[in-house]
Amino acid sequence: MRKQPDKVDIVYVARLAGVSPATVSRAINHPDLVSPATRKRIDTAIRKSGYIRNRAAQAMHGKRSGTIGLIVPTMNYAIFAEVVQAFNDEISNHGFTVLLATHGYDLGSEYLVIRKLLEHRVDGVALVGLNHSQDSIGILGKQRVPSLTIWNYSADSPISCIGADNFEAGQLAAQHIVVLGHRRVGLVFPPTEGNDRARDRLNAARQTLFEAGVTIRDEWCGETPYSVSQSKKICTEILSLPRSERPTALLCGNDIIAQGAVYAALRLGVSVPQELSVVGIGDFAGSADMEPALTTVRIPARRIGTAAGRRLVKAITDADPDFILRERLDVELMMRATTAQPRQD
Amino acid sequence: MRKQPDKVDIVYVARLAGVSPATVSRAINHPDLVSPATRKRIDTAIRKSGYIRNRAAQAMHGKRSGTIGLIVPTMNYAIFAEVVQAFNDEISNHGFTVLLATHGYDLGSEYLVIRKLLEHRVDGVALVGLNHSQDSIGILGKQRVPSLTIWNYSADSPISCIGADNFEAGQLAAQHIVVLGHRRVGLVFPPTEGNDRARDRLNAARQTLFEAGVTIRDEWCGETPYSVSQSKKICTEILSLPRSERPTALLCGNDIIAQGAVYAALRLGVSVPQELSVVGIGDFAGSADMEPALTTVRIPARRIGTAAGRRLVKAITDADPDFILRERLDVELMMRATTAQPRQD
DNA sequence: AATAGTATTGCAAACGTTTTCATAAATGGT
DNA sequence: ACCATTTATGAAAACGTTTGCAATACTATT
Repeated sequence: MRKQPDKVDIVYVARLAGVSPATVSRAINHPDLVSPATRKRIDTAIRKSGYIRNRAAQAMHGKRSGTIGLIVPTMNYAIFAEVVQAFNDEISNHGFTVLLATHGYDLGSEYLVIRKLLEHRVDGVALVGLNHSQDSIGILGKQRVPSLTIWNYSADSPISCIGADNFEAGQLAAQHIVVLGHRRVGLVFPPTEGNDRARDRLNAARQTLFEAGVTIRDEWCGETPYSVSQSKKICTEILSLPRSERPTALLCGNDIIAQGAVYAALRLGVSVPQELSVVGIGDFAGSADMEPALTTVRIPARRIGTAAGRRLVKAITDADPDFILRERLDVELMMRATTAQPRQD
Repeated sequence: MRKQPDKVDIVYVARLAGVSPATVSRAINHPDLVSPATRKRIDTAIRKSGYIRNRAAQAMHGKRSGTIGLIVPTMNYAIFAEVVQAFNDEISNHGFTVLLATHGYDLGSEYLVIRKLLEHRVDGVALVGLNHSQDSIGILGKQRVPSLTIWNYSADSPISCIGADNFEAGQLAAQHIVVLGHRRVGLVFPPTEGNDRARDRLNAARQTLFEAGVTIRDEWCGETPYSVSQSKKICTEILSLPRSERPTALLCGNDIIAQGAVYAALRLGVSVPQELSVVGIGDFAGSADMEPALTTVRIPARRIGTAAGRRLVKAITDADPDFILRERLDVELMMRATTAQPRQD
């Protein structure tokens, strides 16, 4: 075994190859600028020494850090796992790495994690939703780092966004219920505080149902976090009303909640969809496969993640921090087995 | 509005506060070394200028980068979402940030992402499973970065590990089936190539069942990736056998597969657990809440993620790259509603 | 009031790379 | 064989921090 150098940096490699550090740097970053012969010597020197270039040092030169910050509310419940995966896949293909952070639906700590990512000199930032503190938006603008909100689309967003129109999603779900002929509908949603996705969906649902003259009684509605078990609990209460007092359909804020609703019904022996229709929003992995398969409005998570990654990479490589774009991806009603016309009696 | 400086770095802040850059640095990193008066001046200068310190520059000084690499096979299917979340929470509390990477169950690309993380000079690395290429282990050792494998425990692992004993998990699941009195058992597992978790579970199950004299017919067994729909498909085939030719129990490689099995049975009108028992491994979010609730072996994902984060941070702050520890977290059988004694006929 | 010690600050080198500029060598056209 | 390009390389400055060392200004002790 040759003696191990205590540190193997670019000058060590250079000495090994009998060239200057500058040439090594060029051989790595602009191979066409160095002669084939030396390039080869350098390559073997790199391999022999086990050299790994130091991106921190690169980044100091105003070169890119090669990282992109991704901030999601939470990784629990798998809601955002799919979009994270797609985003990661896309930017990895372009040589970037994800710097991940979560804030637990707290706008204040979102600001803090943004700062943390900026300390690492991320080349770009993606956030979830359109609801952010003034400080957060401000600091991103001031640092001039390309940023993008995902998941939600809004025509008048002050910052670039790629996502679905959650209002439309709520509308679609509600219309489906209305068209089927339901007149007694319950709404089960998460808290809308700091969650614009949920708020838009809920507003849309209320409005659509109201315009159709559909009854919404308070005792048919519930609020629950994104959790199958919590949703199951609250829906069990709703469905425990005597048959004639029950809603014939439950419109849920997302698929997790809808799954809880279906399980609650199954548990109580309320047949789905004969006695109760359930519709979700999201179309998470698993919703199509459950039994009965969940009717829901598809939010194209993968496509959102991929598109967001692509646009952010483009903004970075074009060196255009002021880019602004708003891309709206279509939502789609997935009619499956948990909805039907209300029983006539 | 005051004129915006084109770049606000530590020397800009220093000038603003009327001190030297060195003092600013100290005010940030060793506040006790600078007098209260100047500290205050510097603080306001920092706030006024909107200074954000550059960790890339810090990292160049041999200081830590403040990032920890986390490499998971995939973020799909939410399998690893929980452990990622717990890990992230833990290290965030200590000022570190997660640098995330995935390799899609491919050992070769795992090596590549390890290299990529090392270029970013991560202060530590966590990987999933014990199955890694020689190159991967080698480069981590050579770079002397604290590393840790999670999810899997093995007494003779060459590298530190924190996790559950997957062999034990398989045993527990199989024993449960045996004790209930099943004699006709099918196994539905993912491909074991490059997935030591699955391999250990499968080996344990086979061995335990064999020792109990339980029949395993090839036509009762299936291989499927981690996907509810794929699992549902293959289980539908198995369960379509005439009643007398069917297994009375299905032991599944993880909860995703088990969910598919349950849905397949529901679909075909095979009642669970009366006609068919199903047991999973993992206890993912949702398994407890589905209807019927899934009997499974709990792998404590949250605790694994938290423990891994804690130990890695400790190894980093103690500057002990050669630390080696093996921590085994207990698995536990969660008896719920998908298993019962086989029907006597 | 002189001394020793301590608290506070600044200077300058160092970290590992990239890039500009300059130089030297090679090439090509006459 | 000479000059004008072009190609290949190196020297050195720069990036934004941290830190060892030295210098200065205090404080307490005699």
